[in-house]
Amino acid sequence: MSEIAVGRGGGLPGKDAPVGARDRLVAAAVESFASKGFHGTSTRDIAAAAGMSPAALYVHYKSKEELLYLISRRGHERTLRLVRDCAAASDDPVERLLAVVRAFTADHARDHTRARIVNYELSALDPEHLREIAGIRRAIQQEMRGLVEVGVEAGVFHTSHPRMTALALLSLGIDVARWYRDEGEWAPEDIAEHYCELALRIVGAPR
Amino acid sequence: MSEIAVGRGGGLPGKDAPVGARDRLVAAAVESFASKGFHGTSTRDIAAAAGMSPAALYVHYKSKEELLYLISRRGHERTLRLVRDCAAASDDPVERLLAVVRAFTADHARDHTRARIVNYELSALDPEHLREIAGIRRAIQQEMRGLVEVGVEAGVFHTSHPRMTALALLSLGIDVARWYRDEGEWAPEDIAEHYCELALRIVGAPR
DNA sequence: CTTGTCGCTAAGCGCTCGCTTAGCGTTTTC
DNA sequence: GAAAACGCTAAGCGAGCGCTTAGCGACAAG
Repeated sequence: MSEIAVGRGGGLPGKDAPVGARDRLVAAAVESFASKGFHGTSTRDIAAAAGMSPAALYVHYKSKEELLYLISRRGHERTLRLVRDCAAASDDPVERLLAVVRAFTADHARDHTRARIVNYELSALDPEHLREIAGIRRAIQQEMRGLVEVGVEAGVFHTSHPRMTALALLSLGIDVARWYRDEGEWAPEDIAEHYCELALRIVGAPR
Repeated sequence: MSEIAVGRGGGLPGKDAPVGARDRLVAAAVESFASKGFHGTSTRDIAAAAGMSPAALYVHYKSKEELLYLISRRGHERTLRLVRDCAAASDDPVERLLAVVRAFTADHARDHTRARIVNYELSALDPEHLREIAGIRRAIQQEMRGLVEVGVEAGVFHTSHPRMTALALLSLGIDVARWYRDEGEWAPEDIAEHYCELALRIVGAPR
């Protein structure tokens, strides 16, 4: 009685505190996969955390792996969109790099739970699903590489190995999801700001 | 007949291509834990890869978790030793940083299999074992932090936030274990050399 | 030659896993 | 208002899990 229907995928009421059963299952899976890993999580764990019986999971999803795949795909698509939007927000190489690094870093801290699944549970995906996700990852890397290369060509960045430098920038942001703790002394925005400074140094932009 | 006894812990003949049963089990566990994760690996997987029956594992180790613990502890101790040795090799802050970053990075590429277990399977450890390992990790971080702080105090490094900068340096090296592929175009030494350049920029050392 | 130890295996125990089936009450459809 | 569809649960299936037990052959000590 207390929960009014919001539609099945229901994201209207804010996307936190999921109300529909489908969303509650995803939220429970995200939490569990992130802290115990895909193989360390049972379907009973997920169903219980969503307040349902073990069989309920299979009313909405066809397997545990499908849940992982959906979480992973949405997470990757979200990151690709974030990187592309930030890169498109300016014409100046420095401004673009800063926008991307700032958003990428803050996102990996704020959403470290989802980011851990995205980056560390790839091997648990079906081969076919992994191939699709690998494509999105390649696109993300390509965006970052383009960002660095354009800056180098414009004479604003200076690095002897643009591809590896771009990889290092992504790497730095991804690893935030591994070490970030909510109880830590740094807010996601603090880390993002410091990482902007590091990014400028890494690409060899004049101060 | 072809295998002569080498002693139980046997490391004399080169430490690659383990000959004793104990070592073969560890080698098989390392390979499997790294590619499928601790929970994705069964004791039967490990025993089969070591060419033995499932029960043989328990002749030498008391549980699957003990294997993980031994691998993780040795890996962490090895890294701490590596960092300390490199840091002690010189008095000049720049030289010390370069030695540590070079060795740390190359090691995480060359030994990415073990490094993946060390950095990504912590949550599968028993709480007591995890506490012990967390202590070693803290010591490693402290070494890196000291390295940066000494450089800043000497006026050779320039960074607004030494602690986060030290964390970023470690982070960069650790994440190499995630993305490094043996088939890739860069050798561990190439990556290490480029990361030395990045490290100097990150700490704000004059070129 | 006997006895004890060591490294190992065949068999299997109890349990949990991912997932299925049968069925129930509520809501929607015509 | 009957029938179909929906969201969910209780029960359970077959398989694989971590780990144990009983015992075997090779070798060493006395």
